[in-house]
Amino acid sequence: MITVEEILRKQDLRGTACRRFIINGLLESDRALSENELKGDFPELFDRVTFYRTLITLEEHGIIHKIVLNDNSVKYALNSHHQNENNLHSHFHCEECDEVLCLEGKTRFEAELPDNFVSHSVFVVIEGFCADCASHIK
Amino acid sequence: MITVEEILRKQDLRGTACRRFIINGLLESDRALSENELKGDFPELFDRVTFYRTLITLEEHGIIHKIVLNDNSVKYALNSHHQNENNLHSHFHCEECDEVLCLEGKTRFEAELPDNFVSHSVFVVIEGFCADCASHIK
DNA sequence: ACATGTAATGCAACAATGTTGCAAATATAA
DNA sequence: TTATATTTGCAACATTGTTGCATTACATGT
Ligand SMILES: [Mn+2]
Ligand SMILES: [Mn+2]
Ligand SMILES: [Zn+2]
Ligand SMILES: [Zn+2]
Repeated sequence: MITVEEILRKQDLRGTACRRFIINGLLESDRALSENELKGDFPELFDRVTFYRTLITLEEHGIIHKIVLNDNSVKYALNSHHQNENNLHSHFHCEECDEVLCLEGKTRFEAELPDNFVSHSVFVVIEGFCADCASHIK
Repeated sequence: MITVEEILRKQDLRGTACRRFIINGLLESDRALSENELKGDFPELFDRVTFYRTLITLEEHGIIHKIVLNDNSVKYALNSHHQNENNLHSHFHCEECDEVLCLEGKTRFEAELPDNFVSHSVFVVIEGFCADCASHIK
C-alpha cells in the first residue's frame, strides 16, 4: 500500500501537515469525503484558507479529484480510486445517507455529440440508495 | 410551439412576471442559462430572493431543471429539452466559451453498481470544446 | 368591477463557501 | 545552520444559498 510520503514525493510536493492530514484521511476512507468530513474531529486544526488551497494544490498535482454533486456540495477522493484511464469519472451518491463512492471499473458511457464537438472528460453522478439505505427504506 | 401561459397553466401556477421572464428566457435559448445569463440586461428587475425562489418553484413543478457543473456553477434549462424518459440527464459543457447544452436522444450509460444499490437518476456532464471553440483553438 | 383569501414579492439578515493579498512561519537544499 | 522559495494564517471581500416577515399582487367568485 502506498504511503503519504511516497505520494507527496512522487509529485515533488513538500511535506506539510495539512497535505498529510488530507491524504491520510482519504487513504483511510473507502468513500469520498467533504471538507468537513475530512476535518472530522479537528475542524480548527488548519485555517480554512490553508485547507482550501491545499485541496487545490493536491488536485492540480493529480493526487485527488473533486466531485461536485447535484446539491452543490463537494466531495474529494484520491485519484487512485479510479481504475479506468478513459477520463470517465463516475460516482454514486446516496440520497439518503449522503455517502459518495467512486465507481471503479465497469462503467460505460456513450453520447452522440453535435458535429465537431470534442469531448475531453465525462463526469457522472448516479443518485440513488446505497445497499444499507435501500434495505431500511420501505 | 408551447407558450409560457400554457406551461404555467398546466402546472396550476399563477402567472407572475418573474416566472414568465425566466420561462421566456429559456424558451428563446437553445442552451442552458445561468442565473446571470437569464437576468441579462435586467439584473435588477427582480429581487435576488424572488429569482431564487422562482427557480425552485419551477424546478419543483417539473418545468425546468438545474445543471450543476464541475466548477460549482449552475445553469438551468427547460425540461422539454430532454427527450428521453429514462432519468438520464446528460449535458455538454464547453470549457472554452462556457456554453452548456442539454444532450437529447442518443445517450447511453451503463454502470455496474455494488450489490443492492438502487439507481434513481443519472447526471452526466461532458467537458470539452464546442464546434466553434474546437475550430478556433490550435 | 370589487372584495376576498391565498400566494408571491422585496427586504433585511445571516450562513456557507470561494477567493485574494500580504506578512510571518516553515520546509528543504546548500 | 543558513538561505530561499514555499506555505501558512489572518483579514477582508465576493458570491451564492437560505429564512422570516410584512407588504403586495393574483385569481376566483360575487
Ligand atoms: Mn471519484
Ligand atoms: Mn438538461
Ligand atoms: Zn445510503
Ligand atoms: Zn465553446
